[in-house]
Amino acid sequence: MSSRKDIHNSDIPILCQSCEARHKGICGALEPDQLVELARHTRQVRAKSGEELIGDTEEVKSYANVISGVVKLTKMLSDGRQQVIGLQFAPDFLGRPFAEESRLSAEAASGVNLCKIPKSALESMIKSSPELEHRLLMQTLKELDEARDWMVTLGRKTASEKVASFLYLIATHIDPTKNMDEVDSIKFDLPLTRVDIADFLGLTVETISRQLTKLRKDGVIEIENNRSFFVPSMERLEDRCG
Amino acid sequence: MSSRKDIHNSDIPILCQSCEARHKGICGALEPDQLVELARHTRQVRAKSGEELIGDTEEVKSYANVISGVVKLTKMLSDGRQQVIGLQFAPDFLGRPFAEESRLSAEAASGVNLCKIPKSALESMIKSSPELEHRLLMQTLKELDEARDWMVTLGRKTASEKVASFLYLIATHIDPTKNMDEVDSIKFDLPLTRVDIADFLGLTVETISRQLTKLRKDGVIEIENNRSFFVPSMERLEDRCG
DNA sequence: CGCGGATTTGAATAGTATCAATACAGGTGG
DNA sequence: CCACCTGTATTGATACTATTCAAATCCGCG
Repeated sequence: MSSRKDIHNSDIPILCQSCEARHKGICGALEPDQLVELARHTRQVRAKSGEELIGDTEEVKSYANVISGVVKLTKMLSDGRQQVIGLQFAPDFLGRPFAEESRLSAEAASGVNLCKIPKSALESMIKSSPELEHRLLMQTLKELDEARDWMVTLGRKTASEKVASFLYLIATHIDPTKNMDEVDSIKFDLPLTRVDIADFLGLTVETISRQLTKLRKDGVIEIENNRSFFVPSMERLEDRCG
Repeated sequence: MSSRKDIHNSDIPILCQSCEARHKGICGALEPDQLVELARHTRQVRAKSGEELIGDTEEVKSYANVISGVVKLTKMLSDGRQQVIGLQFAPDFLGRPFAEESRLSAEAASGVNLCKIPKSALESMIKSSPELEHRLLMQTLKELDEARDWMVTLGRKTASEKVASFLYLIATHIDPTKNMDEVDSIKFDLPLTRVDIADFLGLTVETISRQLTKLRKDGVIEIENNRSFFVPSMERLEDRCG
């Protein structure tokens, strides 16, 4: 719709011109002039793997768009048990709109590029652009769907099915440019350590390891260097997901 | 804000006048004249316990507000394993906005009163009322927060902590009129069978039963007639939630 | 090459599930 | 009003899955 206007690239901010998320996520809602307005407040930020992006019970001062990489969302029980409650890939929106403080932690799982925007700037733009709020609603609904799908995995799948489901999730999300309908075999690097995977699946590291070797011995996956995986047949992997 | 206008009750529809959800949930966003417009399409419906409200992969033709009672949301794996992914209490909104078909099942867990509105009617009202979409966003964010909290329960808590967490959830939500900050002991009827509880917690019926007797023997709860529970100290129950 | 963190493997244990039997509650009809 | 009947819940015995604790191996990197 608005892509025609973008032919005059001089109208839109330089940073946005080369941004993969330009037409997706939140930004897709914006006309060039709104984008200019937004870009006056945004700032591209790089974060190294392991860097904390948002702390639990921390006051939220800004939101962000994930431009590249993977962000890990976690919650902790008082005694230290941890649960990964979601992963965010480009071009997902990062942050809990309209909350005073965060009720979860966000950490860069891999190297990450973010486009940050101050809370106040975004919230005032929302007031003038219903379409922006609509995008936010769509993103939140998507995350809710994903959370509910994962609840089934956590509550009702076996360890082996859980690990297969995790690999399936990563394989289908790690490369936002790829159309998964056309792909049957795929190679990718895991953005998470075994500990993180365990915390995502509600299991222990040892169980993750054992199930991975089992999947490898069954020929469902090939493991090259601990982190780099190859799935010869996505169909066969899907069969293992329960 | 708009409550002053409601003094002239004749302005708002009779059904809405006595509706507990009038100032909450979605309806709270509406001015009297919008409420009149909305009420032209709504229809109050009663559903008996166990009645299916929305089927999986069913085309969604209407949304609803929960006026009273509890609605159970579930998903199933292909082999029949079931997971309850959420409970909805008054005045929650029921239905997945902007989806062609439902990806989950909804069932009346207790006797339920709903205020139904056709999909098309709500969606056209959204277009003219950004405040309505804002309410929808807030509701969705609330559900996302709840889903993520529950993921921690499913992934990282023991059977005993899960059951305590479930009882805590019910005790704090079953009566929308009660302010839980002021309450330390409470009596309530469970809206779910043991099977449903098991499906909510990712456990078996037998485990639920055993953990309930354990909580009873430890004096954390008193069970009267299978379904009717008494919690002498919410604080002590909370301590069991992990 | 050697160090430190991450991962894998092994053996023993604990926590839930499973299978089977019994008890209970609520509703029905004699 | 009671005896029965059915679905729901509890209890018991056993099996199995995943955890725990311990040790060995692998990997990236200075």
